[in-house]
Amino acid sequence: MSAQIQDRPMPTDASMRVLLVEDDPLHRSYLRESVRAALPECGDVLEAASGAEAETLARVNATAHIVMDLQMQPRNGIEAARTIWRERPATRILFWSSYADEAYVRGVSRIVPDGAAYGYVLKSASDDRLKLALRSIFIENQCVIDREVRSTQALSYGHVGGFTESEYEILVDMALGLTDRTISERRGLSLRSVQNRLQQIYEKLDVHRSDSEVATDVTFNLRMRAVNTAILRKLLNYGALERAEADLQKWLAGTG
Amino acid sequence: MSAQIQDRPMPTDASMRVLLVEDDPLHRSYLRESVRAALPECGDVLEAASGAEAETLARVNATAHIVMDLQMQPRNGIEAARTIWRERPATRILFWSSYADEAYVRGVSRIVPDGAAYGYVLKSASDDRLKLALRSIFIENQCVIDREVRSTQALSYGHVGGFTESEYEILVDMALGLTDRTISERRGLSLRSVQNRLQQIYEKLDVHRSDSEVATDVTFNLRMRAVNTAILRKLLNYGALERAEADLQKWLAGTG
DNA sequence: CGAATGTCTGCGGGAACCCGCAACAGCCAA
DNA sequence: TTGGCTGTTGCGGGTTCCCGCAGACATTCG
Repeated sequence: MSAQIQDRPMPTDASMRVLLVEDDPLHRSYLRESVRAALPECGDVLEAASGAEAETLARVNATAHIVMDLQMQPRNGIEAARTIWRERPATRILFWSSYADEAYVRGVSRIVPDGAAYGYVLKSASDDRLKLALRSIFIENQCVIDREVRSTQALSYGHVGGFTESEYEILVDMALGLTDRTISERRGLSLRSVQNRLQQIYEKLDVHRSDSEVATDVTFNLRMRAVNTAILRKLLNYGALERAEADLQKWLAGTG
Repeated sequence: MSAQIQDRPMPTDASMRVLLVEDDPLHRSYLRESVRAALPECGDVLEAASGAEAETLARVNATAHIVMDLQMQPRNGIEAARTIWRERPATRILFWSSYADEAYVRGVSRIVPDGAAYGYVLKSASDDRLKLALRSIFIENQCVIDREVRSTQALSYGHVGGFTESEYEILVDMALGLTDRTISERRGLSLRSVQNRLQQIYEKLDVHRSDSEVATDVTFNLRMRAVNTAILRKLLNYGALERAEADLQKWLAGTG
């Protein structure tokens, strides 16, 4: 991390450009108004309606300030942010999403480069909070994470019911439909280690062979039951599975 | 079906009330404007921000005209519509959703009562199309299904890659984490029949033991892989799993 | 009527999975 | 140094799953 952090506002030349990435026209126009109001020093406001658009727009305009929705198609916000950050790690990105699913939070914190300023604000937040976050990130270069998001983050990394990074990795592999052995090959572990990890996952998800609440000995397929409850607890969601599937395909291609 | 359909507009008394159910304030106010513009004969516009609210509001006001979002919490649009239709089957409901997932379409068409007028319009549709749908359903008592939605519907029930109702049932049970035997008990089939159904499901989802595209003999857990691709193809989504889980808990309680 | 087709069912084997037991390595604290 | 604690690996068995095979039954068609 570089030693000195600029605590003076950036030069307020009118050349500061903000890129809005949001597929819903209603939300986009609302966002546009908020940005105009919160950042009067901002000269130009660009807009994109998908992650794919965002990548090219950010590239040709060299935008350093981005507000990004997460659920989009084609290419969701996390994928777009990953490629943008790969090209220019100093870009400041404010993620603006309807949901605080752990899958999203985990996906974001996995791709943010060291020392980069970013934020995560819910769409249900108040006008003021959004504007405050815009100024904090784009002007003060500070990270802003919504309270609700923080709480799911804490619940995740605090070892209460939380998952290790490697446990989460294996949970995802399992959800992709890989066998124990394939997981072991992919992650460089022995078969038994993978199965131990699965055991821990089952325990943390409170998944048991038979339903404890009822007297009937209804048995579950633990593998599937674990993934099911992970989805219901929003540990996994569509976006996460989509990204993981893409990674899997890449790995498969490289293993030929 | 009754013989004569009223092709004159309904009596334009100002007592016609419309209930809007939508959790996003932006979308709700947009919807309010559209309803006011499209239905000037409408006297009162009620609003609810969740399925739970919608149920009580519809009950106490005896609303016969509803516009309903699908993704809400607590109680999503499908659950709310089910209880509302159970109490007053003549209610006209226009579903207004961002997505045309097969899971949603299937969930809606499963609960609509015989002869009830309903609609399914995407939020990405134009202003005019939404207004046209509002008039068609609430005034003309006609069903209006968005083109895109229809296409997924056709793809579903046409036996190309489509699933039988019973196959879909078993796919859901599998996704819930039930074992073959438990599924057989729940659905009143033999163990082997369930396994045959699973076989058909694997085939229709194009799931095979080893990845055919690459030379490596990467093996999959077919069960999980099938559910994974079903999710990626939007045959299953969070809402569907949530509803199915509730039904499962009910069944478990009744089997004690 | 006989044959063909489709669906439901039981049987059996091979593979994968669940999981207790035990051994070993690394790390930290007493 | 010693004693936990955690993470990794092998072994072995009981269970579940995947799936080919074949028989029972109903429906349809020549």
